[in-house]
Amino acid sequence: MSIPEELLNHYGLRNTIFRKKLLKLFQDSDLSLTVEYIKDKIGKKNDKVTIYRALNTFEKSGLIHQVPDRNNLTRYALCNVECNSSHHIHHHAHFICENCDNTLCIEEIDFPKLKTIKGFKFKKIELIIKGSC
Amino acid sequence: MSIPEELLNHYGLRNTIFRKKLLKLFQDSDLSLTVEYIKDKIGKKNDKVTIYRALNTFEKSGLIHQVPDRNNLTRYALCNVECNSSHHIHHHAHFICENCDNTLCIEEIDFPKLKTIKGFKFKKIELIIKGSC
DNA sequence: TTATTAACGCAATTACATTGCATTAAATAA
DNA sequence: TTATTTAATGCAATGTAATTGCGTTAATAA
Repeated sequence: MSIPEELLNHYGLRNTIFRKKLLKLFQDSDLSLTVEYIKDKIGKKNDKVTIYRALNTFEKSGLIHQVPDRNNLTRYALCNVECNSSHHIHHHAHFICENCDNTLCIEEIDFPKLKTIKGFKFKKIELIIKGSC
Repeated sequence: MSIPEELLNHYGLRNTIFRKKLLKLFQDSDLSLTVEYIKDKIGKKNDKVTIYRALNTFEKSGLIHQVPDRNNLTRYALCNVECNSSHHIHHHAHFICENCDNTLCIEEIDFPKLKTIKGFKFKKIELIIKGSC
């Protein structure tokens, strides 16, 4: 895992103070983050609009990806593989805990090999597991 | 597939004109429905609040289930198996088409058998496939 | 038919997210 | 380093999905 500054450079993104803080937040947490959580941690100095825009930028670049949430909220987590704007695919399952309300990425799950179905072109598979931790 | 009136009785729900119309809408469509679509089809006589409340009631009872959507909207589809308020599990994949913006349930997919992971209790698996039809 | 209970309709409100625009900060060129 | 260009930020306003409260209306039970 690189330091925020290097990561931003690598992805061709501007090195603003806010973006470095935001990236560090993700690195410091194993879990996926909500805008609400980020707002709390970042403090009042930065507007929620800035958070939304940064998250969208990060996602498009391939730095973070959306993860499903128990309550249909939008959550984000760091991409662990090398993603970019054109290649942004994740082969891990997302586990949603119904007790602690968290979502986490589970790497150690074998993905199913899908048989082709005529008339459909499969591009991406998502596996969501609900349960308790 | 039963007629709306019988279905509502079977699930212990009141037989209102609106609910019968709503249920028929689902039966007449292979696809999953959005609130927007329902509003259009039902007409102006019924309020959107009524639609939301009916959908929630239907879902809790086990008549319909939520399906994922391309734009994080809420979509609903009829349950094809016998569901109820305590048993509400679906073993089919959801296919999201990135061209036509529809979501449909695909029955002919083998579900992966997940190995247990220590510390986690798996209750429900969802398989979401994105692509084009 | 009447009493009871749940569903409906309307208005208002909440929650999440986005847009426009002026200001500020970061990267690049001179 | 300073000037110029370009992108990010902050604020206010707006958009959209969904929910709540409450009086009225309709469905079921007595």
